[in-house]
Amino acid sequence: MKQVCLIEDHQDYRRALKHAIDGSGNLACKLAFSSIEACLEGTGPGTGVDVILLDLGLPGMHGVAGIPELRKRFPDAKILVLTVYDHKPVVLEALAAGANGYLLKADHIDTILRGINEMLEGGAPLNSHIARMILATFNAVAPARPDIELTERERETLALLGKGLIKKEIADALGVSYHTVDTHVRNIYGKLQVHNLSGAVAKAMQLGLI
Amino acid sequence: MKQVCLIEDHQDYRRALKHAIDGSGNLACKLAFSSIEACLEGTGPGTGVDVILLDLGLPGMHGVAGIPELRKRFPDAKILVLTVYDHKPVVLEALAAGANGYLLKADHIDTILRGINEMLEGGAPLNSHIARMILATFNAVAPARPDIELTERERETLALLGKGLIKKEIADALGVSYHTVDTHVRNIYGKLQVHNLSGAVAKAMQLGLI
DNA sequence: TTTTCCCTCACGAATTTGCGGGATGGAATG
DNA sequence: CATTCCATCCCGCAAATTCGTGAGGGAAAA
Repeated sequence: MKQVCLIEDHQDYRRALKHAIDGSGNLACKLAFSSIEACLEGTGPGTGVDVILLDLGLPGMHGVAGIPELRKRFPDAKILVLTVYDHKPVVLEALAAGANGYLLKADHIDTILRGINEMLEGGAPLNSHIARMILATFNAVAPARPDIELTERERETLALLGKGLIKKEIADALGVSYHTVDTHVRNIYGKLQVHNLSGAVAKAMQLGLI
Repeated sequence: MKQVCLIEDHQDYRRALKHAIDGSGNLACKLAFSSIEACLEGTGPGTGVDVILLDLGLPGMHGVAGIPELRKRFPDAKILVLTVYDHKPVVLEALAAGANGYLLKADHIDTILRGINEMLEGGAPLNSHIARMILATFNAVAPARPDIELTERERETLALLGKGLIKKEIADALGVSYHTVDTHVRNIYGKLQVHNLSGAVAKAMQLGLI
């Protein structure tokens, strides 16, 4: 029986969720709070919690800010954000803060229960609109590449520079002379419009070249 | 009635899918092929297709390579990848190529039907393990941040290094002496565990410090 | 077949970096 | 008040870099 902790300020929705969870068979909801603060006060580090269902628009500490706190208190728990917010900044912040899943209150209760179980199996349940948003953000980075074409050797050189190797070490790694690496680096400078190693590495990383 | 096009080389699975789709109420599967080539030959630009279910491990053209072709033929169709591959490179390639969703054959048939409908509503159905993989890639920055605390000056220095400035220029930009910048850089090296500028810039960018 | 890339290698010089030593003053913290 | 941290500054030398200016060979394209 996996323990679910509920943090949700709407009493009705909280009760409905608790009821659904307790009636699901393999899940139990012994803990339910209406704010992050109440949760942190009402539990100790030893409290057994496998899953946290977290609303974001809470009185007091905002849900996103609470994710790190909850992580500290329950290092092994999976955190599923369950909210009405589907705006990009909030979603990305929550996921960056360490949420394991993101569903919307508009999702059916069965979807939520399925999401909890997916999380327990190592998955990351995402509402499909949220997923679309993430994919859009994901792909928005790559295509903005102003067709800078590096050769194979140049890419290899750049990658090793990014690992902190100096030219001599790169020469050894690639099995060529120092001078060759130097030439590659110069060509990279030309293509990337920079004049030193750190600038090249920075620009290459910004462009997703390495 | 939305039209679904099936591209899947396993006959049994293809038949089962077709049967499920046709029996779902709002979906119909009039087109079913066992390869990309067969699909492109068997349809014209005018063929009405709302959703394409695409396997990846196909005879002939690989599914990932076929995504752009299918996009060209059916610009308005949603493409749902449905495969056994759950390896990162394949998944990311497929999504970058323009897939609208990614489910696994291990997913229940109901999940697939639900996924199709979610896509038609503008969502991006992702198997939760796939979603986890994407999230991990997405913020591969955040988790590996073992509380590296840079001072304000160190961050400024790092940021200017990332713009390609050399130490002397940074000194001028910050209005301090070359030696001061040099000291900051040394302290950065210590904190980031690197020994040269390019390594520092690379690590700082990986950690999301700049 | 000429041209064009790419990879390879080389020398030399001026400049920059990396790092070993320092030092001072201010602010915060116990 | 002592300590710690931060920001600032300095010297010197070995090492690494930047950059001008070459060159040869192979592969692919024109």
